[in-house]
Amino acid sequence: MTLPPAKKRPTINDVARVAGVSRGTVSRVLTGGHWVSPDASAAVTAAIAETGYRVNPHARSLATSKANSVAFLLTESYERLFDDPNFATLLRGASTALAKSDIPLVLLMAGNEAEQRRATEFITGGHVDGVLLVSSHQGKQDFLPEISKAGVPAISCGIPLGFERKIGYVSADDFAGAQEMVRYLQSLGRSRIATIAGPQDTSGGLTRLRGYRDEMGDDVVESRIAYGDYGLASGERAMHELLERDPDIDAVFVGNDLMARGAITAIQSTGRRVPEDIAVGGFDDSPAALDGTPTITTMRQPFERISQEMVRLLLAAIDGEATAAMTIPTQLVRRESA
Amino acid sequence: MTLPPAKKRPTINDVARVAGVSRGTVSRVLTGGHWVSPDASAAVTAAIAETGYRVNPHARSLATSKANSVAFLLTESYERLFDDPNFATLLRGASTALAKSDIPLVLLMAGNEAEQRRATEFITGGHVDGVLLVSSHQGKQDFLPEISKAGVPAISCGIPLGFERKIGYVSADDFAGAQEMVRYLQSLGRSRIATIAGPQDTSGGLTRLRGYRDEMGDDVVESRIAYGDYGLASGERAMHELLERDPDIDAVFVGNDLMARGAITAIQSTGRRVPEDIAVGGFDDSPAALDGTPTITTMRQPFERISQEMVRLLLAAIDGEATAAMTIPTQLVRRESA
DNA sequence: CTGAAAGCGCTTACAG
DNA sequence: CTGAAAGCGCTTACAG
Repeated sequence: MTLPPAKKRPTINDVARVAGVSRGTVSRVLTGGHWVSPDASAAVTAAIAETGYRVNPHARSLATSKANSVAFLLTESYERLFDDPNFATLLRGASTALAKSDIPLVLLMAGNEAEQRRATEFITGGHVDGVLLVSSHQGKQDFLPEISKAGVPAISCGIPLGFERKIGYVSADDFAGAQEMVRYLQSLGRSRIATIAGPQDTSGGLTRLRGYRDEMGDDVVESRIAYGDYGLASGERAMHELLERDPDIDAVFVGNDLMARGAITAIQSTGRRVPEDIAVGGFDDSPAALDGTPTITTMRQPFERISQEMVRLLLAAIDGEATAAMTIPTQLVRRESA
Repeated sequence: MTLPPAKKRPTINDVARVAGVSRGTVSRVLTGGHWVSPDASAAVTAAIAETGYRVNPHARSLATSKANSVAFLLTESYERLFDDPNFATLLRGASTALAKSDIPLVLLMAGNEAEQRRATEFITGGHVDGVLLVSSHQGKQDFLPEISKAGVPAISCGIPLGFERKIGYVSADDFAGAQEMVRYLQSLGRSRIATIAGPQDTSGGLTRLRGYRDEMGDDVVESRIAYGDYGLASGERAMHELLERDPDIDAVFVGNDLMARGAITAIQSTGRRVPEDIAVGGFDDSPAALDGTPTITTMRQPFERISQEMVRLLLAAIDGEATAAMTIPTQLVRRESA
């Protein structure tokens, strides 16, 4: 009445028997083939093919105490994940880069506190060798101390505020990027340049605003600074605010493209033209910069590159190298809005 | 010169020693606490807290030959993943449902053939206990035979064409949904109802067209059937086609909301009004149905529910229950376009 | 270059 | 209810 006994998966013992060598030798060819004679190696290879042997990942992990996997920890709501194409680009880039080393990506979504606790448990529990940290809001990073304490290698996307020394990171050069955008707007002859800054608990939001202030120098007018949450609607709202406080604004540097798109809507709704009356510069070079009229002049964040470097640094950290930090330049992309 | 020896993680032996019991007893409380006296149980619990013990997942997996994780295999390009909010909803739903059982989701993206091979290796290699299959294009599912043969439990989102009997699935009722939409358009007094069907190598594309044909019965006019790829642009193109072939169309049932949005653009570009001149019915109830003017009347696919049921069925299959299939009704959502 | 052996940290019949 | 023991499938010094 029972099913025929499921044929057991072949183990390293079966391979050894078929190849006529010891288990140790099989293991050696499995783990790189060093210190194995060509003959033995060939016999083992043939035996593996013949038996259809596949290494048991759990046994290997137990013996080596390496998980051979890496987590992608996203501390954002799911809405944001799929709203913000930056996350998508990072996820793809990381997954692709990891695939080259044959390392699977375990996606951990931790939008709320319960999920974060679970994710921390998982990460510090030995399931993965390292973690790619992706989240903008630093306020949400209560788990950083634990991960850092547990000694699990981690690389953050963007500066992990408060943990710059303990956790490696890869960040776009927000400061220089913001400066460059302001200079560009100035080069267009604009002088009353406002800004819509992103959330001030994010390194990007903070640093881009700092870059703006730095470049504006004595021309900074506090009433020309407004804040948003990186969402479309917040950009629209902030722009209205700015225009009420100072109708003479002739340019605005917006902390990301999505808010810039919202800002353009607000500007146009007052009968002003972009870029003739008000030039708009964004940040990211996300699809939002292209979807709509006019297209948005922006500072491109090289997310493919960033994700690759994150993987490279993480793998290095897992191999025992000291954690490193890296800043990657942004690039001005001129389009219609400025 | 070397770091102080990293304190080794406590093992079950340490707990046993501290608790004054045997390893077996510790394991018993770890695995459910059956057949353990209250005293022993309390001692073990205390010892676990004292030592900070955490179970080693690899050792446990080796001993039980269960991975305690599940894969989410997405055979779509990354573009589609983040274009199509349905995937996002599924991913979130599955992740959340799985979290309740404390089972992590391993995200496997396999857009091209190389990635699919890698993913198949991974899945059949024993890394996961089961897999959630998400992809629309059945043409891309060359790995289905392998997974099925390897005996790894799998549940598909949508009918796995050609594997209906071997792989469980959860699907929205595309046939009845399409019928209902056609009936609804008819109830509006429309009689020259065209359709833009999705890809015919997807169960949704196929079945919704079948539902349309069935409900239209003798009123089917082949020139009123066009095809798209579920993308915005394809809907626009297909609608232009339809209008050229038959300018008198007074309604159109579109295979998904994204194409419906494109179709509306096409209709409006010819000077016709939606819904006055042509009523448009979509499918999915995705954000595309809301983003734009007019909002789209559509058949809602309950993706949260679908993902939950997928997880439930998969967990059951992992527990040895026979694979099951499940069809979930869609729901008409009336908005402005029809 | 190769084999024998110990060890990775757990679980699970088996006796008792 | 509990302990001793075998076993899960690999890797890795250690001798040779």
